[in-house]
Amino acid sequence: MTQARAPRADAVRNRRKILTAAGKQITQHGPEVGMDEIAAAAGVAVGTLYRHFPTKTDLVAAVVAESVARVADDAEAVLARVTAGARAAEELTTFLGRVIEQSVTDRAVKAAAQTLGAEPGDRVDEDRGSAAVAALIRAGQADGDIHPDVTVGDIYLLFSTAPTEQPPAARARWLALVTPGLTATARPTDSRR
Amino acid sequence: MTQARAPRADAVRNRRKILTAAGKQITQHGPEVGMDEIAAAAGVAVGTLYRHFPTKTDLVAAVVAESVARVADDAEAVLARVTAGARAAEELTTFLGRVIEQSVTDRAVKAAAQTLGAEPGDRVDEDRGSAAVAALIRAGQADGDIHPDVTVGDIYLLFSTAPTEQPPAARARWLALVTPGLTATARPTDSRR
DNA sequence: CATCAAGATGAACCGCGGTTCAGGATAGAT
DNA sequence: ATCTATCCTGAACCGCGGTTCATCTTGATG
Repeated sequence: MTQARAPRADAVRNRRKILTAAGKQITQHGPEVGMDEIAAAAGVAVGTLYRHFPTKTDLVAAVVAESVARVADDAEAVLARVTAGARAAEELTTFLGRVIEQSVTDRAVKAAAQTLGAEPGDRVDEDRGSAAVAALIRAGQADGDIHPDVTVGDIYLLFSTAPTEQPPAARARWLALVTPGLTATARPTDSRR
Repeated sequence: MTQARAPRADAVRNRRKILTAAGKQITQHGPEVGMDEIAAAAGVAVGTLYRHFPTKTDLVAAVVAESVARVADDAEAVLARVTAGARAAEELTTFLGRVIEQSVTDRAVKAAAQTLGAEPGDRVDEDRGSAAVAALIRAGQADGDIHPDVTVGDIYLLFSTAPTEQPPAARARWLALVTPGLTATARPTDSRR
C-alpha cells in the first residue's frame, strides 16, 4: 500500500480555519461572497483555499453540507417529539416555518434548503434528515392529521420555494397558505375541536 | 414649451426592432442574455441599444412590462368568465397554474411574475391586472368558495414562489399543495396585514 | 542541522458582460 | 445641393470574481 504521507500540522489547522471562516461568511452574505473575502476572514491567502478545495463550488458544498446536517438534527428532534406524543401536523408546519426563518438569517441554511429541493425525485432515506421527515409524515398520516398524499419531496419542494426575501408578514402568510395542503382534508374523522 | 424635435424615422424603426428582438431573446434565455446578443438579434450595434435605453435594466423593464400587460389581459378574461357564471375558485387556480406554465416557457413572463411578487404591500388597483384579480377574489369570496383571507398579494406571492425550475410533476404537485389554502372554507388562518 | 517535499503566498491572468465614446453615416430641413 | 443635428457603429474600456502559478516558507524526516 502506498502509504500517503500524513498532512502537515499547519495544513490541517488552515483547513479548519478556512472551513469555519467560509461558514461564517456564507452564513452572513450567502454563497456569492468572493473567495478573497473568505480568504481574508480565514487569515489566509486565496491560493490556500484552492489548495484545500479545487473549486469554489466544492468549498461552498462543504459548508452547505454542514447546514444540511444541522437541519437533519432538527428533523430528528421533531420526530422524537412526535414519537413522544406531539401532534405531527403541527410539528411539521412549525418545523417548516423554523427552517424558513433560519434561511432568512442564515444564508447557508437557505442554500441547503435549496439543495434539498433541487434533488431529483424522492430519494428518501438517503440521509438522516429525509428518513426522519418521512417517519414524521407517516406518523401524522396514521393519526389522520397529515394529508395522505404528502411526501418528503413535498416538504423539500416547499423548502426551495419559500419566500425568503419577503418581509416577515409575507413569510407568515405564505406558511398559512401552504399549511392546509399538508394537513388532512376537511374530514371530521378525528376528534372535533 | 420647448418643442422637442420629432425623432428620426430610422430611430423609431430601430427602437421597435430592439424591443421585439429583446422580447424574443429575453423570452427564450431570460434577462441574463447579453446586450451583445440582443443587439445582434435586432441587427443593430450595442451602442444603439444604449441610445434608446440608458441601461440594460431599463430595456429589460420595458420588455417585462409587456409581459405584465399580457398577464393582465388574461386576468381580465378570467374575471369576465367568472362574471358570466364560472366558478371563481377554479378559475383562480387554473389562472395561477397557467401563469406558472407560461413562466416555464417564457422567461419574460417569469420575470414579470417575480416583479409583481416583489412589489411592496397590496398596491391593488394600481393596474388593470391587480384590479381584475381583486374583483375575481371578491366574487369568489361572496360565493364562499374562496377563503375570506385571500388577497391579491397572496396571488402575487405565489407567483413569485412558484417552482418554475422544477419538472412538470413537481409544478403540478405544488399547485395542488397550494390550492387548499386558497379555497379552504372553514379553516382558521392567522390573518394579518 | 540539513534537506526537501508539502504547503502558503499574492500578484497576475482571464473570461465575462455592461458601458462608453470618437468617429462615421444619414434623415430631413433650408 | 448643402448642412447639421440626430443617430449609428463597434472597438475599447472597465470592474468583477474565479482561478493559476512562479516563488518563497515551513514542518517534518534522518
